[in-house]
Amino acid sequence: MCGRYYRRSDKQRIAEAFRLGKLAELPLEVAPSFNIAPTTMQPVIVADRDTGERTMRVMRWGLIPVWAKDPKAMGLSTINAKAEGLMEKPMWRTPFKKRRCLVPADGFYEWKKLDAKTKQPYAFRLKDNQPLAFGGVWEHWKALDGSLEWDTFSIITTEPNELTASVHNRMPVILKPSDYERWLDTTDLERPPVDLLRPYDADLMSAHAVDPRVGNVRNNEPGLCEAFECPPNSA
DNA sequence: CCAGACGTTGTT
DNA sequence: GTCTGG
DNA sequence: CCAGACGTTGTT
DNA sequence: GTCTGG
Repeated sequence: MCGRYYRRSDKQRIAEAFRLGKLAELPLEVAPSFNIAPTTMQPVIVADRDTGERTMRVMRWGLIPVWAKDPKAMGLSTINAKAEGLMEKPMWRTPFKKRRCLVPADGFYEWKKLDAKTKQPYAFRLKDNQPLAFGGVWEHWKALDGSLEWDTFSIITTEPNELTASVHNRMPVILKPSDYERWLDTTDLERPPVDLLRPYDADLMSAHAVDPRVGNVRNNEPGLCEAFECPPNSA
């Protein structure tokens, strides 16, 4: 799973990390966020199908299928797409072949269930503290009456690596910079990059417990993704 | 052919 | 839109 | 993903 | 318990 993540990069830094041209033409302002939740508007990277030029676009997290009449109908079930079913399931097949994107981030949060009442959030990121990219797919949705139009995206999940498995049973697909080009190139519909749908190398990642205040989406400060000393048990 | 479903995660 | 089931 | 709300009627 | 909002 991947239901919350963080991104330290602003628009300028995203443009550098993903080698975007024409920074001035990029949409809106993009501020860092340390508590990114589903249904919010977030920057993603796509490539022009003809020229291959990379651009940033702002989309809603939580993919709405083209056929959905009610944008709320899918609920939370489309914030993630299981890598195992991308080529088989009708809902994901076309987006995966024709509309892949990179989701700029620095890391993600997972909650570990300690007991029936207690859970502890953890932050995961790269050991070298570099920005990273989740593998994503996107879709364009338009209301039947044409009153609403949205681009929406979903983050692909896969089996956990050794590090994330200690907290949860899924993790987002993370792509290496050397794979960005092939991921974004959607011209070859016969050979989508299924080989990139695998857990990231656990040795290159770090994990640490963070402040449980990250659970509330209203909290959003840099400290949320930093290591947090749990208060000693008073028992 | 048409009708109907189409999704993930976690929890029970 | 696209796939499955009947 | 988690947090927080979840309701009606009448009066101001 | 279940739905909505972020």
